[in-house]
Amino acid sequence: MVQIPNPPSPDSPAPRSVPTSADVARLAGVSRATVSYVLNNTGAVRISEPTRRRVHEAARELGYVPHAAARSLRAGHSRMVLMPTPSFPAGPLYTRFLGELQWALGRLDYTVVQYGTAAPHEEDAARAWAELRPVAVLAPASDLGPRGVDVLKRSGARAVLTLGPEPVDGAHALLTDQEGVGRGATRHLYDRGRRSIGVVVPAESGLDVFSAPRLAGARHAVEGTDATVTVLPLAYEEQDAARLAARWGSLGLDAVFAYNDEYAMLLMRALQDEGLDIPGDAAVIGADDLMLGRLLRPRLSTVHLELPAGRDLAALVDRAVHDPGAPPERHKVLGATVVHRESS
Amino acid sequence: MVQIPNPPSPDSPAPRSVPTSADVARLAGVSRATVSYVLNNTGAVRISEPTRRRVHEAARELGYVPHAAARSLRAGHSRMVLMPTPSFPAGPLYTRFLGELQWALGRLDYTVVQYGTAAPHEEDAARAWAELRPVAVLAPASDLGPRGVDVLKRSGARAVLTLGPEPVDGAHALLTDQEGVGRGATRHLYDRGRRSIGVVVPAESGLDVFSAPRLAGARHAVEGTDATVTVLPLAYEEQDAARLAARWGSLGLDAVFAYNDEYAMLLMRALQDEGLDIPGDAAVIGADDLMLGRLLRPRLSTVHLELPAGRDLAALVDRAVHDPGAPPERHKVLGATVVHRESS
DNA sequence: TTGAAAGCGGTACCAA
DNA sequence: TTGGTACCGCTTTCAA
Repeated sequence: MVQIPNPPSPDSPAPRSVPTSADVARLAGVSRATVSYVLNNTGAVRISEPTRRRVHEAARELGYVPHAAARSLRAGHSRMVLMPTPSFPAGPLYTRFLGELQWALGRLDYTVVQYGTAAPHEEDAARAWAELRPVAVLAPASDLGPRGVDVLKRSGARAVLTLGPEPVDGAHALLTDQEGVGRGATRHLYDRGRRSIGVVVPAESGLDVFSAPRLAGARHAVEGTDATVTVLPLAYEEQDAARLAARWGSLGLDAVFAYNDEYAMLLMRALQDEGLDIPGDAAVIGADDLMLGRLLRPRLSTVHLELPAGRDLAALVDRAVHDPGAPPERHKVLGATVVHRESS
Repeated sequence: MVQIPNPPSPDSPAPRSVPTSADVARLAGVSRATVSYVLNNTGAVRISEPTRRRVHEAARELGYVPHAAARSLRAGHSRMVLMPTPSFPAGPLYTRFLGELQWALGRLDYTVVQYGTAAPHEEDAARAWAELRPVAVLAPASDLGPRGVDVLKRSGARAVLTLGPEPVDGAHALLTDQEGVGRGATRHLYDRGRRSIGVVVPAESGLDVFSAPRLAGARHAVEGTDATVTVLPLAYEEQDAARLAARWGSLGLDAVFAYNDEYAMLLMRALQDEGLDIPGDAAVIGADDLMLGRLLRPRLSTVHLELPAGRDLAALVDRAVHDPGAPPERHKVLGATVVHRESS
């Protein structure tokens, strides 16, 4: 069956069908094989210079672009690294990290794809990702159970890496020690003499992945001491912060770990508006070490987070891809350091 | 050539090759066609209940996941909407917008994919995207010239939408009126009696896409008046802000449009540290209407940006896909409103 | 140096 | 109700 080249439409700009390598071959007067050889610069086969030129010329003229799906179907594998689009509002920290990682993976000739449609159920998500047959998957541990890892591996993913506080069976783990953040912050407050410590837990959904372990770390830090930890739910709104500040006196707290710098700014402002002295009446510490903390007065104490360099992580992915049989590795990827400023 | 099913490795867990629909068919004792019918719930074909059960059972047992590339190769089209990963550090505004859009497109059964490897040259980028044969592409106008649009369309993209201040030939345009932001902010300062207006231009690369039109808008706002606009390059560092603040007196300015709220916070802090009164000595206005502006003292004036609802934009994409022949539409997608607070 | 042809994994037409 | 089969676009072996 011959494909109809151009539906006879005298006046409308003929909606050319997408050119294939066969079209290029036809126009150049060679076979499809030759086209493939030329365009992929196959080393093992020598093509004469005039032929090469003709093929390139034809490809350019037709605006030929190879079909990635067909290629990887034939090849039996792709170079796609899949990451789900984060479900939480990514801060500057994570954004920069992601950018670096993508760049580094690009250098290793991987194509990074962020898959952006959240599935309701965890295993469905894994199946949806698996349909794309990525060579590697890097996902939050919270989005991927052991079943999900299995689905991906059975569909040919040579490396599955999870990012989160706990490892997932069968996958390489990048352990983000969020507990350490809460522990460090709280221990710092304790060391500064505080004993009644509030811990902000954002009301916004999606953040519990971070806030839960941070809270757990805080609790852990005061275990066996005379200090107490009080949970302070807080929505990221001025009103809610004002409400919390208004009943501050009745809470009997002398310090607060405010989840991160942004929530810290919100709460600190509300406390100051209530006439409280920071750190006199209440010590405040945030986390993430954002610029804004340095700009506040008093300057905001915080927990600085050291994310792994994109290059290193890209190299890890590459190694994992090359050796799919290797036992899952575990890497700590969150260096947490308390930065003491003026607010605590 | 028969594929070797299981490399003889007596002790290691046999690395099964990826199951295909043929494997499912074999196990269920039916043909590949039947498998396809059952798993896709093809309406036109009735399959007996026992057979359906056997097929589903076999698929489950093998952990079968269909191969998206093979499917879309056969179908001749995909439901993939491709967006390049933004090259600038996406703020909370853009992040939320993106999330909404992805969700809305997901509801329309599109798969959103963020392509995350920047190509050096613009047309190369378009070609790289075109290899994936997305049904629609949504990209910053700065990443996509008319040639790029053409490449995409010739490779079967049914809709190409650009996001930026200027339309791109052949593509639907979502016009982000960044000029309007600068114009609004500057006109506001002018209306408040200011005549020597500084405009911050971030030193960080990648932001010029926004800063250039914002500056142009500022210039436009004072055209034909007795006011002047002075460009103030500023890196997002305390030091650089301090430097700028130190020579503030010599600049003879009485107001500044600080690019956005974050740069405004940085600069305002530096000016205050220099002992200047805001807005007495210098009026300050930011943009983006972030939470932090409301928390500053004095409260930061800003320009509120109204991004289009994800639902509406998703609907627009869907319409464009359904009618690829339609002439390019243009939509203004940035409602800019000055929010007057205390800093100006 | 070039061409013919098989086959990657699905889908859908046609026949049984 | 089910099976056989052609075909989507590309790569690669084998022959010429």
